[in-house]
Parts: sequence; structure tokens; C-alpha cells
Amino acid sequence: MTSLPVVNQPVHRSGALLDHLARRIRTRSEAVLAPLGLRPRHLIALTVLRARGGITQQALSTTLEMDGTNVVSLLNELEAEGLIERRRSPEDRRRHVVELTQAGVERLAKAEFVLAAVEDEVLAALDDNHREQLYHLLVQAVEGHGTICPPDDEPAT
Amino acid sequence: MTSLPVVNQPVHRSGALLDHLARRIRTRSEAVLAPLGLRPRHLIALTVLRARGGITQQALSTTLEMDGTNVVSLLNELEAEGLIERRRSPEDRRRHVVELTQAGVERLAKAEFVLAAVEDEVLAALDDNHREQLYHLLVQAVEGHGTICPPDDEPAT
DNA sequence: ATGAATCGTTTGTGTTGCACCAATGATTAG
DNA sequence: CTAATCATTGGTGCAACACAAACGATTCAT
Repeated sequence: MTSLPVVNQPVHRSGALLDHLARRIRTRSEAVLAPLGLRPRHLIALTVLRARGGITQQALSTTLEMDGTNVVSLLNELEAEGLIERRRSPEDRRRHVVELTQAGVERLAKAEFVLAAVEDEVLAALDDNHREQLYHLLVQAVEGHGTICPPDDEPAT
Repeated sequence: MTSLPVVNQPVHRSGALLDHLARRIRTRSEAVLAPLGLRPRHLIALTVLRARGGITQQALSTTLEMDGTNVVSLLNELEAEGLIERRRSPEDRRRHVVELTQAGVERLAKAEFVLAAVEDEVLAALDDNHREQLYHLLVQAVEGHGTICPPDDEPAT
């Protein structure tokens, strides 16, 4: 205990539970996503990209807190499926600007459709209201960190 | 699309965000937990065990949704550190009943202390109120699934 | 214009956290 | 007594990373 910042100590830590719950969902998600040619990591990337289109690849790397080289291969997979598009930035032609394609948007929507069953199972103890509450807290947390813009309600189908 | 259960389709999916956020916390947690000889997976196990003491190893396996053999090695690590104790069940001597030791309780508390800094950073966009709200939603979700008993507020330090 | 830095990329290595399989000892159940 | 069950060990394999090295393309500084 040298020079602890001794931050504000809230009553509870959410980390472990968050991790635990994420794992539950992730495991099941793998199963339902597989037929769609997606894996959980893709879902995360697509979700981020839907929220923040036209993001630079580097920024994506920062947002995902993932090594640049791994982002490359992740995007390679998505691009191979035609779900994203890499364009050279006009300002700096070294950069790649990444964006969802129409196919990407649709695939993501399809994925979320089938994922409803998963969340329905794992979040069974939460009613719709609580789930929305949870969702908004997550958005807020992730966004506040400089990551996702409020996607706000999509008109959806 | 043969026979879709077509479950209730809530507005938003939380899975990806949950995964994303969990990863953020997990990554940072590794760093601050390492000096304590813990890793995120240990934290999860300890957290579950604090909530549900005297649980059978098999039940733990179910709760963690983790293969039995992996739970063994996980517990081996914790036991080697003296954080948990395996006792034979009196009813069925094949079973092991797992419980936190005093050292385990303390180590977990210490871990949560240092983790406050991590969550403070990652959840910066949430005030204390929101964090509690998040925590309770997580507990509810995890618990409702037949996992964690309401730990309800510990007096804590 | 030349050299240094940056962005994305490929390749390769290593680690961790799992799943899964097989085999074993201890114990319980039929 | 045999069969099933629980925990355990050991092994294989995979996915998701981190990290390092080297490269082409581009930009930036001088």
C-alpha cells in the first residue's frame, strides 16, 4: 500500500458479475450465431460499427481495446463476408475508414433477432423494463468512456 | 426458418455491450489482481462462493457453466492459495463441498478494494447511484437464473 | 527531396481460458 | 457385486487474444 489513489469505494463491484453474465450470454450466443457465420467478437465489432460508422480503424482498435493486428484479422473476416467496407480516408490515405455495409446492417439485425432467445433465457429474471434499464446503463457506461454514441431507438422492422 | 420460437423481441440486445464492457474491466482487472495472485476467473469463483457458501463442486460447475474438470483446476489454484476449502460432504462422501476460508474472504475484500479503481475508470460515466442500479440488475439476472443468492448489503468496511 | 514517423497489413510465436476425451480412486446405489 | 456417480488427473485442441518483426504506402518535418 504505497500511494494508493484510494478512489471512491462504492458498495459493490460489478466486474465479476458482469464477467459472469457476459460469459453466460457469450457461450449461448456462439451456438445461435454460428449458423449466421458470426461469432461473439463479430457481434461486438458490428455493434460498435453500427453506433459509430465511418470510424477509423485505429479508433476502432482503441474502442475495442484490442491490438491493432487483431483488429485487422477481425475486420478481414467481416469484410470477407461483405459485412463491412474499408475505405481509404481522403484526408490521410494511410488510414482506413470502416463502415457497415447494407449486408452488415441486415446481418446484425438478423443476429439480434435470434439473440433475443438467448437473452430471454439468460435474463429471464429481468422484465422488459429492467432489461431496457440494463441496456441503457451499459450504453451509458460504454459511451461515456468515449466509445459508443447513443444509437437511440431504431425504427426497426 | 422452420419453427422459430419467436420469443418476445425486446428493443435492444445487451449481450454485445455486456461482453464489451466485461472485457474492458477484465483486461484492467488482470493488472491490478496480479499482485494479489488472482486472475479474473478466480474473482468470479470467489464471488460466487461468497454468495453461496457450502456449495457442492458440481453445483459450482453448473453455476459457472464451466466444465467440471476445469472447475477442479480452478479450485486447485484457489486451494493452493488457501482461499477455499474442500470438504467431503457428510451425506455423500464422493462430493466435495466448497467454501471460502477466512483468508479467502479477506483476499476477496482486498481484491474488491483495488478493483474499485478499475471500475471507477471504466464506469466513469455512471454515478454511484447508477452503479448500484447496475449491480442490482446484474445480481437479479444472475440470481434469477438459479445462481447467486441475494448477497444483500454486507456491512463491509 | 530525403529521412523519419504513421497506418494498415502479414506472419509468427506465445499465453490463457476454456471444451472435450479417457482413465482412475473413492464412494454410493441397485 | 456390479454399475453408476463425483472428483481428479492428464492429454489434446481451439479460439481469442497479446506482442514482435518486417513491409508497403503515405504523410510530415526539415
